[in-house]
Amino acid sequence: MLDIKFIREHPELVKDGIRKKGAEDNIDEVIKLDAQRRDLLQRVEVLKNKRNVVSEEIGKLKRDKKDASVSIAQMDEVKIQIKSLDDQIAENEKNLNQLLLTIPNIPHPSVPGGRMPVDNQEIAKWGEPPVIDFKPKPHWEIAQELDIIDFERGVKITGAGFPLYKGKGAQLQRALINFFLDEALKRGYKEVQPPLMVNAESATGTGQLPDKEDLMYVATKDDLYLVPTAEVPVTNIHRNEILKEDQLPIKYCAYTPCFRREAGSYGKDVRGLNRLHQFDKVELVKFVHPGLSYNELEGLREDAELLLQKLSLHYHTLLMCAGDMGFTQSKKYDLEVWSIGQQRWLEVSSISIFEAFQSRRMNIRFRPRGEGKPEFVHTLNGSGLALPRVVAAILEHYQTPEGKVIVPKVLHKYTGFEVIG
RNA sequence: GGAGAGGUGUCUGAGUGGUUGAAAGAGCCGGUCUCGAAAACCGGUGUGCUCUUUAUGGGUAUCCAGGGUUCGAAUCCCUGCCUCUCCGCCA
Repeated sequence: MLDIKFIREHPELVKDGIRKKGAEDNIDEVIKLDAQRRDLLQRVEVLKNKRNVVSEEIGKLKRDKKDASVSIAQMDEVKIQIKSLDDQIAENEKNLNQLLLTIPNIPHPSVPGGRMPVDNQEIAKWGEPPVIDFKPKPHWEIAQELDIIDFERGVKITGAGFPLYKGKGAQLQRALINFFLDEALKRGYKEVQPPLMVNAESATGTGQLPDKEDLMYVATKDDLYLVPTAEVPVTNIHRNEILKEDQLPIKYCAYTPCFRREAGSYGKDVRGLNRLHQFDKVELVKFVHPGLSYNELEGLREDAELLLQKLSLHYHTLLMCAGDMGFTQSKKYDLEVWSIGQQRWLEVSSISIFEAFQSRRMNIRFRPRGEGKPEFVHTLNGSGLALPRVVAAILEHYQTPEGKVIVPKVLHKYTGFEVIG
């Protein structure tokens, strides 16, 4: 969430930022509640001070075996007033907090305006589409012919969007996961294996709750949520902690399955591996010093891009416009890999900075060296990478006229085979 | 699943209704000493909110969380969460 003091002092700036994201702003209501809250606080604190002072006097009287009944009687009214004001404050803070949790992060000045995909800026392009003299097939045809991904049986077992990987398909997945993790380790990330279910507090911390609950699978009996991304459990590792400045930056990588309900799409968008309810991903998460966070964003983008480069896949990098960013982000890059079989770009990584938006929700701070109050860290994360569309791109990019698939060289030591089919 | 014990500051750990924001020790910061370091000694050292004449300022809250009793709660009561020990079950 945003800093209430910042909202109080820069209401127009915040309203403008929210508008750029295409969201509705209720800043006036926030400011009204905030003013009300501070007024109530002042009034109750005067009374509480009186209570403390008089109680101490009563204590002294009792110790001296003197009569304290006058002072005690005097507190009756004060007690009632405190109770009443405390109730009002609790109500006010509940409303204010609910409101603050639904206010999106505002975009960084370097983020382009606009709401539509065409407003995203292509800032880099790497590699070339493969040169082939036959008609490339989409990955779902290749996968079916090679019998490495079984969509039908996935439907039988669970439902649409839950593919069954088989044989070299399963092995390719495992190879990619290991490759991604190893590369992250080389780049200084520490590997973690987080829980795959999280509680409501964690989901609120990263911004999935309160109002994006429909994106997640919920175990209602235990009030737990299946992780939609490792971002949620990994960023929550340091919830309610004060870190030492020397510890920063903290860099984690984690492989997890991801579960997303994502209702609504159809047709070519959800064909094959394009959009799934369960998929694998290696996620990179950073906790950094606020002064360095935008440099760290570029570093994170490079970490992710390097993976596509090593796989020799053609991709481009987009700087996302304000309206195409999520609720929590202040700046975001997307990496899209070229799908030659579908003749379209597929998003395989999303690299974002949240500034203190998440850390304020989660209360993650660091203590500056020497003197100084704790400050909120900045959090970032990026996919490094999401598997299914990378698999799709590999199958299509490396297909041969005979219907086989050449495994990218960098994966050989992980797969143990060089050709599928 | 059954029985018991317990959750105090960065850590260890006192404290069972009235100068307790909280003893003591450790750690950390500053200083003295030293060529320097260690040791020793001296001083300081939580966090949130809020007010103002923004200051080595005032108030308030905070001893797992949420309620309650009381003039007054770390201390008493209730609920929840978590940890530990024993038994049972188990990959």
